[in-house]
Amino acid sequence: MPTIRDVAKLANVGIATVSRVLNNNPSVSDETRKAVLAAIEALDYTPNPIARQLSTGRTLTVGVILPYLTMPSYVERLRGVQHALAETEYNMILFSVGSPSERDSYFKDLPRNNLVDGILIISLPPNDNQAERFARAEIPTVLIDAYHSQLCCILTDDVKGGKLATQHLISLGHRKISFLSDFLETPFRPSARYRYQGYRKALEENGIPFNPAYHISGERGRENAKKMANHLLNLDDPPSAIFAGNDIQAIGVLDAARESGVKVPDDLSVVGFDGIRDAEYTNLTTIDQHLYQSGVDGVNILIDALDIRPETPLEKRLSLNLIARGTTQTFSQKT
Amino acid sequence: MPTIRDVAKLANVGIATVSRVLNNNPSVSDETRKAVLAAIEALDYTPNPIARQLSTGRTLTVGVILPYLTMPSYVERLRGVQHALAETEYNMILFSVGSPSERDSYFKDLPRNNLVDGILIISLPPNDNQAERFARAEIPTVLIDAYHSQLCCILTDDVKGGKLATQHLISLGHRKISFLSDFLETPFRPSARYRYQGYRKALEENGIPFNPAYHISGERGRENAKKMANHLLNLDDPPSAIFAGNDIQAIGVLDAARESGVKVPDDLSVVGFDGIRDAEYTNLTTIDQHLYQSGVDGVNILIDALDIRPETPLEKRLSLNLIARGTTQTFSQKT
DNA sequence: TACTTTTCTGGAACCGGTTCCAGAATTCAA
DNA sequence: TTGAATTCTGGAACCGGTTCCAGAAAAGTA
Repeated sequence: MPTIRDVAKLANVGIATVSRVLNNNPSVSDETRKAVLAAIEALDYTPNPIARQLSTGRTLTVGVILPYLTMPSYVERLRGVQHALAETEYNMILFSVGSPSERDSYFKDLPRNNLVDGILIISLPPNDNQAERFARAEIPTVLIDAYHSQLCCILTDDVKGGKLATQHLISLGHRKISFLSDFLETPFRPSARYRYQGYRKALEENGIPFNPAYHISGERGRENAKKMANHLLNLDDPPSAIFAGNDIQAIGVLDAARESGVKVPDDLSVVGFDGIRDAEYTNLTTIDQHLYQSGVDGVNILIDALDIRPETPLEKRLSLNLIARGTTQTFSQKT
Repeated sequence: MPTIRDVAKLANVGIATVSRVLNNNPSVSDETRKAVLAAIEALDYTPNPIARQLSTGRTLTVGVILPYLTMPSYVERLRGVQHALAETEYNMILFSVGSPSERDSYFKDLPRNNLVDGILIISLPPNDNQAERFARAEIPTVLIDAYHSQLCCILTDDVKGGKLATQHLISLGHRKISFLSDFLETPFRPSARYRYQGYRKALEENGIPFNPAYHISGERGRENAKKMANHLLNLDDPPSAIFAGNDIQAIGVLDAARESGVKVPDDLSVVGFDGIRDAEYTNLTTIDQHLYQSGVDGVNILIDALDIRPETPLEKRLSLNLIARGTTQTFSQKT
């Protein structure tokens, strides 16, 4: 592999001059520039980015920390990140997290070793110590779908979304409304908890008493959601509508309904949350939280912060839309 | 940020000794090691990976080139890559490609600039020139879901898969079998073409004449597949079964059937290809091509190649399984 | 005790770029 | 013709690690 010194020797110039040509520095005469370019061509030379990184202190790389790509919502956010980053000169290193300890180790190391110029964190809220570390580090950090007062973040108002979904069911005439979700306490971001709060608020505002039997939570995943839905459907007084904490779980509810012959939306209305593609495929009514856009926004804020550190953390809230599809219907009293 | 020289000064040793401690070199006495570790602790020192990369010549990074994450199959393969890579000391830089020119520019630059130690290419076949470049470069390269005689690859036998799917329909009694897919010629890997070949072979081996009216191809995507399926269903003599080039298209076929009141599988059997999660959700019969495993295998071959360059390119073929679900049924002659 | 061997250590060179700074060559003004 | 300003250029230092190599200290052997 030829180095800058080989080029300099061949072109009969100093290495500083070659470097100037590489960086389009105007203070090089046309003649020498041509000679250098010819030498570069002749040797098929490419500058070594690592050496450049060491001397400039910039890596032109952004680190993205996110959970394993097990949930479509992570993928959709990542897609937005990737797309926005492609317009910049930055590359992206992916750190995917399968466990809290893995997360903590990335949170600890990444802001210190100068591997990346900026950090994006998706759906993984740092604790106070960790946030402090990120804030103190000279590496800008942006949270997507996670909140900390000390850091820039792109946020979704899950409480509002939960309210929106529940309100939709109420306005269709439902009063026996279940909330089915992940565990409300998790090591990762407990969005289910906020959505649950929205659910409770909507009930309250409409004077509908909360029935504890209609609230169920458990392990994530479609299979488990199906089991939980079966439990709900087998109650003596089953709900007429189920609001699931996310789209995958809503799809699990649809599975349960299909298997036990409960007709959707005739006998049961179902609402999900997220707005992933699967929701579209399954014709599911859901809350669209603009996952893709959250990735794009995160990148844009990060890129700005790389130029000029904001003296106070920025916060951006994404809007939410109810998408009414085929799994919800006006409640009709039957037999 | 403290450097190795700060640590050396504080610990009253040479920088070489600090480096030895960092790299667990055994030829350091316990006493000095302790002193160095204390200094590292006191200064909260972390070695700069970029500097290390420059002097060792290893970046401990693998580059992954793949199409934009628009298709679930890419995500699933990436998931396998990510998982396998997590077990190693390598990080992953993602290069996603949205156009042939973007692909070509990555293909050109990545093997030359020493940004990564190894390269994984997913679903993007290089041409002869490009493959030559990769093969000549000292950076090992592995293709996943793409073939070139000069490079290691992880392959799926699409012809065989196409045959398998068609055979399944034939053995259920179908004889009017459509093949619906992407364009057979694309700038990316034309897997549809090979699957089509398998389809033709299966017909031929079973003495079923090929009906050109039953072969349709067009733009990728679910919406388009729906349109194509509508065309097929409106033929004077419509097919009793449709084999779609991939699962997303098969789901588009299901959409079309639902909308026009064609009952699946009673009136129409549908088979997809890929084995993505959506196929499971939609209860689709499909060919599972072990997407996740292809990523894992690619990483393993690459990691081995980083240690010892294989003198001749390795090839690994993944198996294929028919997963019979609810969208295929024995053909029953009606009215 | 003298000599060899082993263990441990530090200086210096190196990886391949960028950039500061001083100086040569040219142009311009008086 | 001389001095000042301007334009180019190259040497050397620097980024922060790793590693070669030589030498000091300790241990082992005769």
